[in-house]
Amino acid sequence: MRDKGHASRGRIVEAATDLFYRRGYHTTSFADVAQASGIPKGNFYYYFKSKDDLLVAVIAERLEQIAGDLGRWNAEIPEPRARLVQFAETLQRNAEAISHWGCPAGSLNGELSKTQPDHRLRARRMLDVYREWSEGQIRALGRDDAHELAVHLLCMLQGASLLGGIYGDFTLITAETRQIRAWIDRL
Amino acid sequence: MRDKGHASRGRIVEAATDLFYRRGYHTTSFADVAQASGIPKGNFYYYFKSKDDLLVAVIAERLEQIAGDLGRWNAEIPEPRARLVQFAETLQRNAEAISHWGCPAGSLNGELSKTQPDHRLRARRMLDVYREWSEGQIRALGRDDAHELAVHLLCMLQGASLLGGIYGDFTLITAETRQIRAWIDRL
DNA sequence: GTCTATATGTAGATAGAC
DNA sequence: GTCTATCTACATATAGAC
Repeated sequence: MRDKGHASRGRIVEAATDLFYRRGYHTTSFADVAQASGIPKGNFYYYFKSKDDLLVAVIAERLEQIAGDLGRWNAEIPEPRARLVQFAETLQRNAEAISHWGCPAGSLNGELSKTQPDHRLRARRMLDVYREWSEGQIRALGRDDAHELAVHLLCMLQGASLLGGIYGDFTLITAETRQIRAWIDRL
Repeated sequence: MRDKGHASRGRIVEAATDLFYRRGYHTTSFADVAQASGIPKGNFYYYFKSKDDLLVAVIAERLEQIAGDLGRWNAEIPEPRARLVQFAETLQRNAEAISHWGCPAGSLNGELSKTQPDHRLRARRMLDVYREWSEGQIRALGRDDAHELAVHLLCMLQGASLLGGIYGDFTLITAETRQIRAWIDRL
């Protein structure tokens, strides 16, 4: 049923995903999304009953992308430690974007947690998925404090993404990736 | 000259500082600040020529508070490592607020970096001050990679504050404080 | 399904009485 | 210095032609 027709809907979600990331949710207007997608804003309400509803679609799209990444890593990387390294190096692989706009999941959560309590749980799911997966890998290394360590890993990655975006600093991302990699090696 | 008269100005800045922290800059309106401070919004333009101008005053107030903290720690704590612990435990001391709204400096920077390029430098100063001070303490411990380590410390603290706020989780703050304290002990 | 025109609310900002 | 009334712009959202 999904992806049946509705090409316009897909283009709206794609443009909104990009703009909510680069400019933030509150500061992105339907007019902005309309211009970026080439679809008049009046049309939006045929696909989404509100801006909140568009946000739900954007988060759903991000969640699918995250699940796809994790599934691929599970399939292609046998060792738990190597999987964690792959996760941590997402920072380096996406350094260009992160050094401009931070982490898509982290920055959106930060924004929504202050103002959209009704979306907190939904947005948080993006971080939960990463945390649960990391916790599984760390537990496979024989650590019984896997939960606390997984949270710490996520904190380090989110902190690096936040400061990388704030400072617009590529080298900060590289240095942090090294620090976090060393932490994983010590696990 | 400062604090001469202008009691209203001080109340506006105080209310705005609080609201920009708890609700964010963009989602706080002058009407909100007016209600919180008890001063009609029309009056705001006698003291501030724009909302941006009010933001400048809020950041200046926060900077003074940060400088005051660091000065007090310098005066009261002789050992560099103990100073760093004092800094890290700010997380725990402010856990109640942080578990609701994150770090005042970090969340404001995260918000402004996406949308207010003209304020990036000014807001960043709050983080720079912490980083420079940390770097000095770490260098005093004999580490010549003090810059990179200070940035890493800031990343961990910011990541913990961000996730603490997102999850509204007091125990996360406590666990992260422990992790970061252990990191300082290993320096 | 797609688009234009428009309604409605609220934001930041101003004018001017007191 | 303080406050009320108001302007203007733009946000989300709707109505309805095609």
